Amino acid sequence: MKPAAIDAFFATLQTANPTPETELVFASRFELLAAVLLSAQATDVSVNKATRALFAVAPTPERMLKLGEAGVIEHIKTIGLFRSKAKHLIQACRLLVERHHGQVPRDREALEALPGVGRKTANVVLNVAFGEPTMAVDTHIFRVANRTGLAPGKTPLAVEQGLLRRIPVRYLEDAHHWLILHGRYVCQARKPLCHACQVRTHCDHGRLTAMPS
DNA sequence: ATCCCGAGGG
DNA sequence: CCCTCTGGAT
Repeated sequence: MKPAAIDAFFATLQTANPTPETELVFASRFELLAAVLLSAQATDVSVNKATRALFAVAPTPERMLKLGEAGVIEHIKTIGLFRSKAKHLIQACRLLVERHHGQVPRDREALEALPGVGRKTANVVLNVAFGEPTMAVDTHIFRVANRTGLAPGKTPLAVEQGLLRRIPVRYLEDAHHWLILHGRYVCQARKPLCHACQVRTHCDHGRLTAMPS
């Protein structure tokens, strides 16, 4: 896709995307980190439902440690993968307190050293909490980037680098949300709604499927 | 490559 | 019933 098409693509997504009533809810950098960690292979709606009560009790790593793994599990039982997530969250809090004075580090290596935090989660925290120019490639973005031809790649890292090369830094955070919303509501995994897609004309897959066969 | 693992949609 | 959801660790 050429730069002009990229601009048109995102300009259209910006005006087309539905009200993002479903975004992760957090009130601090720590809550952001915890919410993103818990959101792996889970919808943000289910994560918000759990973190609402969890963060009321444990809004800091210290309070999370006091709550303990069993206490965390009680709050996040409705989320998938809850046992490993509770263990990771508690151990991550331990490291935050021991190594980072209970603060979320502005450092990729330090973030990825936390249990349950990989490149995708670190990218979200670095971008949203600290304004660093990163692009977190989740399942939606990986699919949309490949299907549309926006930034094809065999691995999430390859797609990430392609998107960083093509998207103006100023748009990175918004583009991240637009791509996810587009992936969730229009460019769905199973059955992409190409007939209702507003960026179809900019999309490899959309142009093909729009043709009579 | 496989496991973790509940909720929601088709 | 099967697949998917803002992945990460082994």
